[in-house]
Amino acid sequence: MSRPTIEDVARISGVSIATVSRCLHLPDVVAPKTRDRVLAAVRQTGYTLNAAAQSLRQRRSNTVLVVVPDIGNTFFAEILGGIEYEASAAGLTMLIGDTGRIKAREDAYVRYLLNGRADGALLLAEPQAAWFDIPTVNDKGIKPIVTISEVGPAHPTAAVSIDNEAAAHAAVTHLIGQGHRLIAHLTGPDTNILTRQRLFGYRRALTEAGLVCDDTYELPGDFGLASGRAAFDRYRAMPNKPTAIFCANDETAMGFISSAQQGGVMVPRDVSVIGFDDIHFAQSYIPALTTVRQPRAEMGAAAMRLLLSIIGNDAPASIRLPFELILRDSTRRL
Amino acid sequence: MSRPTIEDVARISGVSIATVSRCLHLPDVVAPKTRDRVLAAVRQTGYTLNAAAQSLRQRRSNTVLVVVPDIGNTFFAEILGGIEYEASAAGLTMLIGDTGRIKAREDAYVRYLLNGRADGALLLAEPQAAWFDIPTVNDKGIKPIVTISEVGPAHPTAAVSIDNEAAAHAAVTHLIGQGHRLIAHLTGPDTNILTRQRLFGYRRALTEAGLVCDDTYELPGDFGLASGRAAFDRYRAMPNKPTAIFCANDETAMGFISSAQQGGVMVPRDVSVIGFDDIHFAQSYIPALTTVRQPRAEMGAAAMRLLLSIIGNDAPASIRLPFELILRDSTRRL
DNA sequence: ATTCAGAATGTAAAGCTTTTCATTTTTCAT
DNA sequence: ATGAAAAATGAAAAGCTTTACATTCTGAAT
Repeated sequence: MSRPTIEDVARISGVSIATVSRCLHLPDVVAPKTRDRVLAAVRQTGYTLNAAAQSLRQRRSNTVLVVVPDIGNTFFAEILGGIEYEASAAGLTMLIGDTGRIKAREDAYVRYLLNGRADGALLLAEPQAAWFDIPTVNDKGIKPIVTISEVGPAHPTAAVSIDNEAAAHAAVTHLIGQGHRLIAHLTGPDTNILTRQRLFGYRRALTEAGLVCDDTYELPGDFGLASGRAAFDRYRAMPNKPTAIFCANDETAMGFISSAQQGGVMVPRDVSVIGFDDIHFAQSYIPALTTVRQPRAEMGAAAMRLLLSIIGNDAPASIRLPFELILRDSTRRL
Repeated sequence: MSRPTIEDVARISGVSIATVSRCLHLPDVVAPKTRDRVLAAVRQTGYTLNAAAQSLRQRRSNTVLVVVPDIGNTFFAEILGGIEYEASAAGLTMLIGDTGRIKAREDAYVRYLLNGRADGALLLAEPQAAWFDIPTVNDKGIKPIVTISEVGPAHPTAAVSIDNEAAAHAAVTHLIGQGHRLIAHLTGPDTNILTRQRLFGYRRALTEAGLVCDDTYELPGDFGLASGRAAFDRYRAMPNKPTAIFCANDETAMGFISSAQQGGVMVPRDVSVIGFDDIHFAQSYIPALTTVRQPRAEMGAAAMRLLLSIIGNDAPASIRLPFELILRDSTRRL
């Protein structure tokens, strides 16, 4: 016994399939008596819409695809919350695709979009070429894409972000204001646009304060815990130890602090550490982490609204939201 | 100019649409010369399959829906990794739906499944009634569901889990072996099946060791950071302070430790803390967290394989995987 | 040259819904 | 009671693909 179709419902309630469809979507235009009969038949049969048929006919899927590079990174969770809020308000289902930063998987989601399974996409990472290679996406503008957070110059997309350089600048300037003169920077992966933006902000802050930029103070990282620990080993080997370190994100900051404490180096007593993102755990870490907060929920919501407006034929735009320096216990005045 | 269809490709390459379809799905049965011509036309037009039409015709979507109660909880990430691994091996796309533990959203995903947008679902939380209310899902067995981790007696589903009671028992028994006699338990939310299972394991361990179960030692929590902090306030007010506390998950454990350190109570010096789950941060926390590891990636992979086998008409089954006690720095011998 | 098997391709139906346009029914004023 | 207007319903097409079955083609064997 296979799924009931709209025709089964029509037959049972003695109306045409058009009327059944109307009962489901425009209940007001059908006579109350008929409507009750139809809805009863719907319940009786357990009928549900065939989404494939609907979406074939309507040429849209009422689904928005959100592509995340690494779902394990808690940074994304709050953004997703903001997206979901706006999406469900607009009657869209949000579906999350995790690429694990693997190209093949990202391609799979590009195809997903191209195949019409989603009406648009929100990218939580710098879009790979794949998103632009394929004619349909950009040329014909059929499938709008909005990028969140990692916005580079490479490809023009609608986007929502903070000013990462200014944020890094603010963080480092804060350290300088606290009396720090030797300030290291634990960077992100060098392929990432955010890495460059934050690095430039760091350098600019130093320069503007009349301090020298010493690239041995720029420790390589990759946003992961382990790279924070590795950075501590480098720190320990430095002859002229920095008194503060600005980390490109909270996770590496925690990795650094964790290794430091285990190595008997206390934060912030011996070295001040400032992170970036203000992830969920930042405030419960020991010490609670000083960091730069991105308004993540709002970023997600804004991006979703932007996507909806583009679907509604507005011109793509870029939105920049404010960041905030959150002072906690991992930094101290020198 | 709208999307090219299979017909456009057929016209341009001078073959029938059937041949185009075959080129895409059964390239071997079509003559090489024809095939090249068709594929060239595909490239030229930028043709991509219309997923809605395909799925309407084939009566499946090649998509698996994974429903997560709270994507911000890092606990789920590794499970998702395991699922994705097996799903993509089987040619399925994994899509994640986040319910935020909100009934309306969960219902939306039930509908998603019923509407045929996914071929099956993996639930990372105890399934709500909604998954069973609707006839199609269970009666006709059309849409298989596998539950991961939170497996209760309420509804019979295929499931993958660890033996939570035994794991809690092992954790508490370890503490007892370390010389602890006053052991508290920070529970999960009382509606959650895991809460009960872990609580029972805790009690059984105490009882078997000849210790008394004192329910003032059972502190209410909800798996969230904040409830761990709140639990510390209760702890502090206790006249007869426990020397160890078994937390229902790592996040509450961290909340507890965080508040404790801030209140001058050192872990494990003053109180030993053991968590549950071994989330990503557990090993980088300070102190590194002693905890119970669930083989999360393997759980996800096993669940996905199970789902596939059910789709392939095997009988539903339940799988139980082994847990592991991970000893780190948040507990000490008394 | 003829026949036949097998390969290659084509035809047409089926899958289910939405929506336009046409038709029927109802309502209401005269 | 009549007619016009409004409301309710129905018929049928369109949306795009897969696939069973039919047809045509190719090449080899006789």
